[in-house]
Amino acid sequence: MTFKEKVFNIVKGIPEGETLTYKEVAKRAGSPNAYRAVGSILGTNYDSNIPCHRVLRSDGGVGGYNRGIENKKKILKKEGALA
DNA sequence: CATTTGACGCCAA
DNA sequence: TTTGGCGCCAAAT
Repeated sequence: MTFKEKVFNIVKGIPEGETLTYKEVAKRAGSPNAYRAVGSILGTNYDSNIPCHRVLRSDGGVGGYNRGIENKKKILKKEGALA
């Protein structure tokens, strides 16, 4: 189980309507300060099976999204995770 | 194999 | 309070 696999598993385990920060995901992955790696992994290796749109920034910002940031916000709002 | 990038986060000014 | 700069880990090139 590599770091990115853990990250994928964690993000995949995020319930609908819930949102985690990159830092939280990294922390659960085993490296609390690898939040950079989390973004890198998701950014370069995006998977359709993974609801990475539920991963937001610590500031409460949406962060980014390969499919389009607007689409991500739309999904979050639709799920009720975003105000 | 070494260097740069990358969807971030925190500290300082 | 807002803007700028530095630091971090892992993957990709």
